[in-house]
Amino acid sequence: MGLLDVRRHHLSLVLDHLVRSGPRSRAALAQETGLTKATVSALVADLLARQLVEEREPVGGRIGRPATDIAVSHTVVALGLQVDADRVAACVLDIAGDIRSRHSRGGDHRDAEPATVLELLREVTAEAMADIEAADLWCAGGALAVPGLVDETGELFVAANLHWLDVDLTAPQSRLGLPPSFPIVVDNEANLAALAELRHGLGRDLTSFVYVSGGVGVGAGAVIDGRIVRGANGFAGELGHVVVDPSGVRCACGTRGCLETVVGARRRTSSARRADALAAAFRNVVHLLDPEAVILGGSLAAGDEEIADAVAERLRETTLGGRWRPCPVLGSALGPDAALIGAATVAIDDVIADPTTVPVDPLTQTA
Amino acid sequence: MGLLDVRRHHLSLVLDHLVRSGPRSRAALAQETGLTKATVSALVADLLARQLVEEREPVGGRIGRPATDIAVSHTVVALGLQVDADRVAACVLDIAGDIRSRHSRGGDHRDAEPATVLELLREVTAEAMADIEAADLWCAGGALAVPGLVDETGELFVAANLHWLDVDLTAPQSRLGLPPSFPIVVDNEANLAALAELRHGLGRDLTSFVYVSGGVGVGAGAVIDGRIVRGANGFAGELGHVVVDPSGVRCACGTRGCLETVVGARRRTSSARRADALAAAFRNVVHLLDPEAVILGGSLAAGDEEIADAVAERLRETTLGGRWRPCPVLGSALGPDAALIGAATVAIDDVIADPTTVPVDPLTQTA
DNA sequence: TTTCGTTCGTATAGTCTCCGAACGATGGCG
DNA sequence: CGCCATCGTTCGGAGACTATACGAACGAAA
Repeated sequence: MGLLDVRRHHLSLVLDHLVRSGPRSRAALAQETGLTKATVSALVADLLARQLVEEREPVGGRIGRPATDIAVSHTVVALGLQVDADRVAACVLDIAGDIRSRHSRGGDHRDAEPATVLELLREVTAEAMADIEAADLWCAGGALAVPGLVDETGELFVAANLHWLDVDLTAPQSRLGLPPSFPIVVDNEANLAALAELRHGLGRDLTSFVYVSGGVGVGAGAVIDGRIVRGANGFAGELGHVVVDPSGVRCACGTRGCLETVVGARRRTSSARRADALAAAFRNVVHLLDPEAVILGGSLAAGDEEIADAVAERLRETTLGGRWRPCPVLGSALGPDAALIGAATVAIDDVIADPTTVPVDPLTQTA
Repeated sequence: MGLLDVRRHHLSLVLDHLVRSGPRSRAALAQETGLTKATVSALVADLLARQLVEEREPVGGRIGRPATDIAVSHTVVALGLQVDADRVAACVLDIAGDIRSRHSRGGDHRDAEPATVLELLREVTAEAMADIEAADLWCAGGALAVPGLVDETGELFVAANLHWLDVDLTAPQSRLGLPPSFPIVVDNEANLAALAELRHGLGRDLTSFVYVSGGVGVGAGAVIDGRIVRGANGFAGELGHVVVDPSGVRCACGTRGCLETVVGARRRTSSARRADALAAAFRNVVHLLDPEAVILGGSLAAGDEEIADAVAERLRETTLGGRWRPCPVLGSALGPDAALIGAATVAIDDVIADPTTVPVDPLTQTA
């Protein structure tokens, strides 16, 4: 076992390139990754054996021998789960980025017992897993998105809008009817939505941005150098509690004038005030991190285009570097399922980072 | 040439381990890096040939054959340069982290012509380079710390406390009397101070923290996963312009109530107000990034211990996660030369990241 | 003072993976 | 129908690491 497993790294490189750039011939992969055709052939053979990719029919048209494109297959999937104030949901996402199935239950979970909500989650999970079974897919694992502060073990400290405090979500497999070996992580929904934005949204072309999702609360996820910032305790991204007005109204968190008190979905505030508050909060973010862009998601994306433009203009005027390199403010194209998709993406990312975790199908394996 | 150069990576791994953990035998290195004794021997031989490390005398005492420790040598160095409102300075730092020489010129550079200040910098640079020559050291390159907004090419947009605007610092070699091939980068002084803190200060034990340096202005550098956050344009870390009091006094940057207007070194404010302002700013930082610690540097470190404690207490009370995982506030042990040391560290880091950039000494080279 | 046991560092053979070059495969084009 | 551009495979060789064995050096104990 090598300390630095070259093969593993190159398998990941090729698979990642296919996921990002679409179907490609071995020759094209060789040129684009810098590897040799011979090496790429060997790597592709390995990925084929694991059913991570599949061969397309050779397509001619150009001069020379027709190329046979290699495409990411749809047989390896991951499970995305979400608990929110008004619903629970589960989805099945494949490596290619397609949603294979989706189940949800609406409801008002504020003040509901965690056990009750988790029972609903168990139901949608079972439905999703049944779909996976029926279609004979291989599931790499999953993640659960929660609207609150969780550490990496799954200890949920507080979810203000669910009114939950100190809920133990560590090792949730049994309560979700999943096998104990099923890999599952728990993370903040804003972080996961940012991950979805990074892989499937506007973030595909960016290496550092801040995603801000509006809902009942306001959450954010920062992506720096293509990596989600989770923080020392997993608490990063609580942009909703950045103070924009020290003399403002009291927030559920205890202090006054949090961003969330102005732009939370249930607050009735004018478009102008929302833009002011967002600009004040982002001003701090831009000064601290200098991201390539700020991306508005959730209810903030659905709002008028004007808000994004107004915020961008304010940022250009009031940030130190805005005069030379203004920070663009973009609206996310991902819908309300961003966090759900992001949750599944966690496990998909694990597969792409180490394709050898997917077993080699004995039937497909070349002698 | 491999796409993934294993040898290069392992050379870096061993050298980095030696730099971080101090002198060690080959056997200890093997155990701690996970490599084999044989491999470590080969790697150490390579590092010896490049004069990056040196053998110590075998020391017994314990049972068994005495180990010969390998120590980072002092013959490979880098140049650190700094322009500030009240001085220019140059230092020579070796890989082991020792300052080999240091030269500076005091003065008041506000409103001084950039050319005049650069001439002073040329002088101290020449003195430092002469020291390198005299001691027969090998210099890997250098960096220049400036108190303002610069992009990665060296274009300085604004340095508020120098009253500089749009100064071209790209390719500064000729103006500093350095050979054109001498690798030199220009970066913000707070980012570089944070780098110094990461390598030589409290940050050695941390992977993510925010360093805040007080001076005439207030600058910050964020370290996430052991990497400095420079931002899309190199503008990250302008914590001095986070608003802590929307109705406060007007700042040099144009807006009101920036942190800098309260805690800048030339402002006369009470310890209590400073702590309040810092806590308000850090509150946003902690909510956004959830760092392992906040480190106070520059004039903020020299101030009373009380400030750090007061700020930490405020953060514990007013951050969402403070109740479960309070963010510590620490005082930096690095003195006013933090940015200068950080500048040299840039080039040192390059050497550690790829030790093959240092030529093999033909005399030392084993046949 | 001799012998044993322990630890350090080196030498050698084997394995993994990549690269380079040559070669067969395939199909457009004249 | 032959030419040729391009695709993908095969095969030998090189680089780097691992495992194992071995010599070197020294403390401890008889």
